[in-house]
Amino acid sequence: MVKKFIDEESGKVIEEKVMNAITIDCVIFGFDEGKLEVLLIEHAEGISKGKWGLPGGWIKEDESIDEAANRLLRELTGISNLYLEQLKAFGDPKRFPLGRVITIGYYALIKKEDYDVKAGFTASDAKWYKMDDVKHLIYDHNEILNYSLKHLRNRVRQAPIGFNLLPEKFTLLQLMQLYQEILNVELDKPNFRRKILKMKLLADLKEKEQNVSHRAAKLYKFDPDIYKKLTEKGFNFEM
Amino acid sequence: MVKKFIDEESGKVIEEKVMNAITIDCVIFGFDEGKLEVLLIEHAEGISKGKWGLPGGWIKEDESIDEAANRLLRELTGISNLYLEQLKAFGDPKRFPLGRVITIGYYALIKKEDYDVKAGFTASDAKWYKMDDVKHLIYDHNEILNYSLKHLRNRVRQAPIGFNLLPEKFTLLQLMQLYQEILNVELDKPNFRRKILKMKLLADLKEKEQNVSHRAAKLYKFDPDIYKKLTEKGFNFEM
DNA sequence: ACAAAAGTGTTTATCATACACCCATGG
DNA sequence: CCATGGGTGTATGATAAACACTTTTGT
Repeated sequence: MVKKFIDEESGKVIEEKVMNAITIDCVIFGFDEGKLEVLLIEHAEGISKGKWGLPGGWIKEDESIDEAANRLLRELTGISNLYLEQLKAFGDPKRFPLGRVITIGYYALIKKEDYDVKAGFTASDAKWYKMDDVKHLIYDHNEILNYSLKHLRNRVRQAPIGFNLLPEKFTLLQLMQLYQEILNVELDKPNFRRKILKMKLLADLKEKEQNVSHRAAKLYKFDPDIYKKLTEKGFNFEM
Repeated sequence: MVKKFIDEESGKVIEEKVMNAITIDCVIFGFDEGKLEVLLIEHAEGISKGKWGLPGGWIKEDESIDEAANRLLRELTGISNLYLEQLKAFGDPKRFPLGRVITIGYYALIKKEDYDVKAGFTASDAKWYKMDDVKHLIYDHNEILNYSLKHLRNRVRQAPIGFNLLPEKFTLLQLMQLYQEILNVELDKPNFRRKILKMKLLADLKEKEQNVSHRAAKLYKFDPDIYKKLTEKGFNFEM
């Protein structure tokens, strides 16, 4: 099978062979105003025209599936280096109505400040939805989304991946609200502070919030170097 | 693409359409004499004849990928209901030398007492290997195996899946040795006992070991009903 | 009696939890 | 001076870890 692509260097439309009967679908999470969000696409062509679903696409013959997922995300969001992980393959024989297609699910976490809307080939519209506002999606995309939320909840308790959803500089309260939203729990502020600070994962930026109508909070950043040094021992983000 | 299968009811050879360019590979773990083992297959035909690799096969056009994995395991081991979970898809474009094939990895845990050797279609020999004795495997099967071991180590710390590797009736020391082997740690016997018993996952069978040259240990079984009742709260098998 | 593993008891340090309280800033 | 969120202190109970000890069984 052959599909049209925009060459990333020349900008010209080129044709490339893609794999048959296998696609990639991406769940892209963002975090805004204390709420977890997901980026959805309104399909512009084919039988699902006008319906909303996860962004996805084909795998070129000569790229790995991870490369394909990164390329799709880059085409869609303009972001080259984002947190991206494979979920699993979804292979119900009836999941796609026009034939047998297995899809490989990926999920990504992005800082919304980095995001640059680029409506892709088959997307007439791309929009952030709060998780509660997501309604019926095409094919098995609700199942993929539910699975990825479940997966995110697990992952976030074992590794400090939540930081990928926050701006570069953040306060401890923002971080706590992120955990509260994802895990759907209430946390105790003093205890959360101590727990996080004891992990020594955060670099104190020696800066404070500006123009807030209360005592300004210290700003921190997540330091991946520190993380790498400590990562061997394993963390516990049970809250 | 069409492949030959043995019909599970009639026993006759039948031909069925299978998916192109997608396969399934299974990592089957067992536990024997305190050591973690994996079931490998010596390939009987094609370019990898005589070499060892993971058992795998094709996906029929009308079966889901989970069904395909269960069918393959049943053909190979004779076991219908075993612990089976998808790992992820492996999609390096060069992973298979004769063309682009993506494979979906699965891993299974079996009680070796249930296992009934059945050399399958493309297997001239099937053999249990201790993890330390596994050498070079075909294609990317070493990568799949390493990934599944890493995954097993994580899963076993969050859910009581280790029981699937033990006989129906087992002693606490056997269970402890299982954890020690999988996680590669030394555990304290009294503390392990208390920790496991406090979880209330085990049903006391009111039986004891027979013919052992030391004080006979109580036998327990893992009770999935108890597990279901308690599962909501979540467990912590960190050791 | 001894070896070997089953199984119990106890001490200690550490940690999670709960909650009272003080601090800084803008309106 | 009050509302808002930032940030600290402390008492309590639960738990993990270390290890000394007793029990049972076959040889």
